[in-house]
Amino acid sequence: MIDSTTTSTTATGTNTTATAPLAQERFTISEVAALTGLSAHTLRWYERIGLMPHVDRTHTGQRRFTRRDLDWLAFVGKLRLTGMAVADMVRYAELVREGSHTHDQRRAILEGTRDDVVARIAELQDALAVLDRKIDHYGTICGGTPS
Amino acid sequence: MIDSTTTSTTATGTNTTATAPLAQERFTISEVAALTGLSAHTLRWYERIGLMPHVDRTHTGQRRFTRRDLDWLAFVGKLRLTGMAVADMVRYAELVREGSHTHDQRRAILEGTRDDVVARIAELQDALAVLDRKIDHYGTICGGTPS
DNA sequence: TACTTGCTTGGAGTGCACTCCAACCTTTTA
DNA sequence: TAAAAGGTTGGAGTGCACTCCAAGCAAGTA
Repeated sequence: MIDSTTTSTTATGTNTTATAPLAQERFTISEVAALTGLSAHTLRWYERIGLMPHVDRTHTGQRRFTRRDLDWLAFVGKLRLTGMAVADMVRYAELVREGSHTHDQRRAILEGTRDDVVARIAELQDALAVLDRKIDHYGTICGGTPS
Repeated sequence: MIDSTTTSTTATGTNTTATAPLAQERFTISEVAALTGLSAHTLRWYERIGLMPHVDRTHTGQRRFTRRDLDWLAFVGKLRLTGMAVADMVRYAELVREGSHTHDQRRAILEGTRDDVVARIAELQDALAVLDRKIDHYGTICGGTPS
């Protein structure tokens, strides 16, 4: 999908070769951890279980994440916030790797997730109402029923 | 959720039957499981960890839940929906058992939980917006970027 | 050269919230 | 009387999503 001729320059750390286009910035695992809030452990685990597209490596085998990887991780983060199971995210990632003929399945997964989110928001709003009533009760009566 | 005419002749044990006031209805563990949607296993576990007030027993040692127990379980169910950790619910239950002088602490716990719920709703709405944009994208473009 | 920092791996461990098991006991039904 | 239905217990097992470990490699610094 990306042209990405491996610029090959450095080995470790923030390279940021002044002449390289921004689109080819490369990030170490700890940089990505700092940027995403995920641990390096979790990033490696995501890759192992198939939740990341192939992450590029240096000649010594260290990971170098691209901006595209960061975008993907940001999206995965949103899916995670929805409460979607990791296994379902992996399924989604597989569909992405399979190519554009899986668009319908991907949309179906996302729509299912959206429905779950809508339902969850309703649940939370209901629980919030109960909580507010209870808090109000404590605020005004301060000696009511034991519950 | 709770059907008020269940028991009356629940065979076993100390039940005072037809002449007893409604307030003294008693429910077996499987009746409570059916009414709450929790498993009997989970109900026993709740009691073991201190999430239930003492549940009354028949002379043979079987549990008999009261309507008050059902009310408590309904409230616990709401707390569970908020995503509150079980350990925190146990802490709340302990405060209830300690008496009315713990009202302030209880209210504080509930207010903290409410704040969490409000934040969680905001997160979900944010994720929902991302999801909707993505779904819309699949609906209209059907051939875009791999994400 | 020695040390420090940062990365690699497979596999084991953790914490949560259940969920189930085995062995046993009452009560009700056939 | 026998079997079925429903209850009891402590403790072990499950599934999820991480989280950590040990042993080792590569590059930069004093």
